Amino acid sequence: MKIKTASSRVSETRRLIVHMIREQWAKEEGRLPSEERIAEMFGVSRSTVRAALGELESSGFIHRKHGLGTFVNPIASQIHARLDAWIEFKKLIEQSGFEADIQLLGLHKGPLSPDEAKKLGSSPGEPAVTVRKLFTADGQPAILCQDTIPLALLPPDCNAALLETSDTFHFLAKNGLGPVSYGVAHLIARCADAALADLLRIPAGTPLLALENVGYAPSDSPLFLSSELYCPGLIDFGIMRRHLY
Amino acid sequence: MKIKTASSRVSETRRLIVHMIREQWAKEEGRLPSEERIAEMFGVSRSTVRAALGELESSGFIHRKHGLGTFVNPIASQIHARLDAWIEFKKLIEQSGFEADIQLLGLHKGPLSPDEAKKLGSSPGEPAVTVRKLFTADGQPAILCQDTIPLALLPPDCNAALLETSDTFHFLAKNGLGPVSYGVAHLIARCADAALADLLRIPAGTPLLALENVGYAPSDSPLFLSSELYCPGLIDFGIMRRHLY
DNA sequence: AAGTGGTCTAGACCACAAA
DNA sequence: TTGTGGTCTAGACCACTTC
Repeated sequence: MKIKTASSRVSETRRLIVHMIREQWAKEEGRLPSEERIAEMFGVSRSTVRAALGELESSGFIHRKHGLGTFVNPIASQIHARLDAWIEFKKLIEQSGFEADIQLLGLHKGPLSPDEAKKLGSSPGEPAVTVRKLFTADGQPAILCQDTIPLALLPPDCNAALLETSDTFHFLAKNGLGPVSYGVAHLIARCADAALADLLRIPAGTPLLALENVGYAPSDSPLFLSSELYCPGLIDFGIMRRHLY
Repeated sequence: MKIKTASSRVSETRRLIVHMIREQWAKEEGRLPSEERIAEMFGVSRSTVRAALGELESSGFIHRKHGLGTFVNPIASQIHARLDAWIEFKKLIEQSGFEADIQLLGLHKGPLSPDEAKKLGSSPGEPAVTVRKLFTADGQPAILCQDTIPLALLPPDCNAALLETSDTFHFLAKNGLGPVSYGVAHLIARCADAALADLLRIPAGTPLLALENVGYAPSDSPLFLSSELYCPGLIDFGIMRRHLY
């Protein structure tokens, strides 16, 4: 079976392997067919299969044992929320086993603070739009999010309604900012003050996990800021750690 | 110049490229030589160079632009402490710009709690050794760490002194547990209680970042537990996030 | 010996960007 | 047009594991 070169054979092969992992195999076997066999199945060369498997291995989804075979990593699949994965909050909440909902808290335009400008590689005072949203999990406040986007990056006819109802990723994609290539998050622990406690329906002083993100374009230029506050007990972030070079 | 196959040409090439990034090039250029050129320089094929570059790209150290070249990622180098990198605390503290020191708080043997046993895939009550250490940055308490290792995994003649003075990684490597392949951390925000505040010399109620780690062998079997508590303001964890498959 | 992943190569061709 | 990275292949050989 030849696969269509929708994007590239490697990524298509990777997609099919992911499918294979999720559907039939993994559940009982935990072991994938041999590289040669996969190559036959998809009509590509072994090198292509190895490239696809290599990507999956570096993300921790599988690991290969010399002389034995390729195995699904049972640990990775137990992480419901991967901190190194940047996904829409709705998906994140759903993956964690809850029903997700969005609540718009506010949207306003204003100048960038010096701190914000620094993170965005912009100048203080530059106009920007800031939107605050509350995401609920099974009706319970789960994630408080505040996104800030410099107006200079948005087209004049930008659709503000989208900002209110959809995820920031979608909004950016549909407003010419192109794809968000990656983000860098810094982690901080915070305690809920009175206002926050009220909003999130938790006791004042509750410790919260905060992520301060900067989103970057493929060119490494900063696109937007995103502050995320996570209520405890709902989203359990996990991350695989290894020795780097 | 042919390189020696110390481990593998790809990893040796990667090492040399990392060196290249750190030393000469990056600083002024930010751009690496072309793949063809690197291949010549190191006496390997372009495919080998691409494999090495691919690894560095997936870790975020470089990114490649079609038709333009390979560039050092300026963002990644600004992250002093990568959450996805598992390194010794001493290095972590030093990389963050401080002088590191270790202080042994206690070492005792006892049975595993049900929760610990579950994480380790072991049975409650199994004997284990637990060690508590405090790492200081410029003399100031920075990381409180508690490691738990099942006794069953350790050789009878295990060198307990090492546990006290060195990092857990070193201890494990030198006691037959082999290399720690990877770890999975879960993130939690905590508030310092009175005892903790006293120990860490911070106000009671200060929010702390906590990492609950499980270390795994290459075979995916759990090796040890590691609880880490980070005092605010010293170690600033960053993490690159992207869209996964 | 058979099957598996690990390593590496040489080379072809494509796609993008700049001059 | 030139130089760059992107994709893909076929095939050789090695190293580990099991039988």
